[in-house]
Amino acid sequence: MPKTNLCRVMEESVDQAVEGNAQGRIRKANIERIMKAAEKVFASSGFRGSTTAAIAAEANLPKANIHYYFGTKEKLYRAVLDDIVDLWLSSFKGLGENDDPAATLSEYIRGKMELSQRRPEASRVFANEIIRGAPRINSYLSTELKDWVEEKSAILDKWIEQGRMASVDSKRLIFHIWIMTQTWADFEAQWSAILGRKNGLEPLDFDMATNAIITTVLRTCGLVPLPPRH
Amino acid sequence: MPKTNLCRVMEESVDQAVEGNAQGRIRKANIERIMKAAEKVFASSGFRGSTTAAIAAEANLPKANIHYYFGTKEKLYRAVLDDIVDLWLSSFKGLGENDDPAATLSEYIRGKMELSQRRPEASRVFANEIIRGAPRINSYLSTELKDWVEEKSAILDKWIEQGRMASVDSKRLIFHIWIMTQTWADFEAQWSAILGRKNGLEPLDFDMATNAIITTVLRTCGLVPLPPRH
DNA sequence: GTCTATAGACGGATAGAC
DNA sequence: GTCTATCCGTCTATAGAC
Repeated sequence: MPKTNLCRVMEESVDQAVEGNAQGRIRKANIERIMKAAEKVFASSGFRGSTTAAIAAEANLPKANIHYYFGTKEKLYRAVLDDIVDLWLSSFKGLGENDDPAATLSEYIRGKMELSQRRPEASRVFANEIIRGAPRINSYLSTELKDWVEEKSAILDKWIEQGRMASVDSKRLIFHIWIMTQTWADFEAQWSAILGRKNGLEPLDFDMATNAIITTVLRTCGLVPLPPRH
Repeated sequence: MPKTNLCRVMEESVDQAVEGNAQGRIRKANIERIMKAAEKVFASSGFRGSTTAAIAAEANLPKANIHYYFGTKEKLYRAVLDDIVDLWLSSFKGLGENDDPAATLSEYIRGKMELSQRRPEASRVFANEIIRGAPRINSYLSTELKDWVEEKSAILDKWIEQGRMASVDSKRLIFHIWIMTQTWADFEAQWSAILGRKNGLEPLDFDMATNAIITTVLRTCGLVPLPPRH
């Protein structure tokens, strides 16, 4: 299991929180509550627009506790970002060289869509950071994520060379899969307004989107027969 | 020509600024400078993260002038948003019923990509507003934009019915075109980090992206022959 | 119409009681 | 470990001189 940020925060104060202690349990529970609340508030207001008071209210804790556990708002934000990076990296398992292209791509898309549906706030915090120019996660983007893309696009290129799928721009294909899936979390407000959903997107919307994305990707890769015309 | 927001701001103070006057010209030039600066600052810092001082500095004007021309930061922000909405709507001309599907879709994609390349800040201001839940533009999304999508997806459906293109989920196809093109403005920081571009995306990156998007859309619509395998 | 100087509100952070 | 009260910097907005 990857070392999550929660673990890191816990470790920093290991002297105060021995596993199993009443204090340790309270500490852990409060840190989790604060980070969950912070993710929600940061997603809807951005870093600068979020106030520690709003996060405290969302977590049902007094404002001073935020500073007691995390020191500064900046440190809390970085803790939330780190957790999201861990979540992202854990979703990157798929795409092995010997897998079946169509099944692997479909499964990868399904996994990304489930993440958009289950953790939309995490996606929005991340998206916001990137729009701002990714000041705090640039090193992650240009190392781990860059390496992952190069590794996986090489696999796609190999599949193409072996005639197992049609010729495509493999990196751009990966980028397209990411944004088509993440947009259902990031831009939910836009899609639900256009689709006329008064109470946000429904599970059916995610199913239809998943199918549309899989269709687009498989047709792009020539992994399904040319669709019939009327 | 559509009534731009700049026009609206001008009209509000028509008593002070008769066309042709020295005052009128200064006023117009200053409003344009402020709005251009504001778009840049809002794009990189969000509404809350942007200060009127930063906008004034970017526009090379004293801070008080911002308030003199726009009253409040909120009003300036709405003026910038309105201008972007005008820009978006003007990019929505294409897609007529009697056009050629492949040519029309390609041209539409090219136009959207040019907009991403030419006005990335505008795109980012808009994206930021949507991530926040689109509080200020919800009415625009659920009326004009919704109507546009319904009109254009009906045309796509007609093309499908007439056997001029393969069966696709027409609304999702439009959404996919939007995000695949806009992401090159909104998430530029991510893509340039992954592609290893130290100084941001290059014109070639936009060309490659344009080609990849056109390929994806045309293959999805069955408008190009199934690509050859090795 | 322009700009300096400042009022006034807000929010991050902390001291210190419990 | 918890929470109230408060400090102090920052930012929006405006008054008033030019």
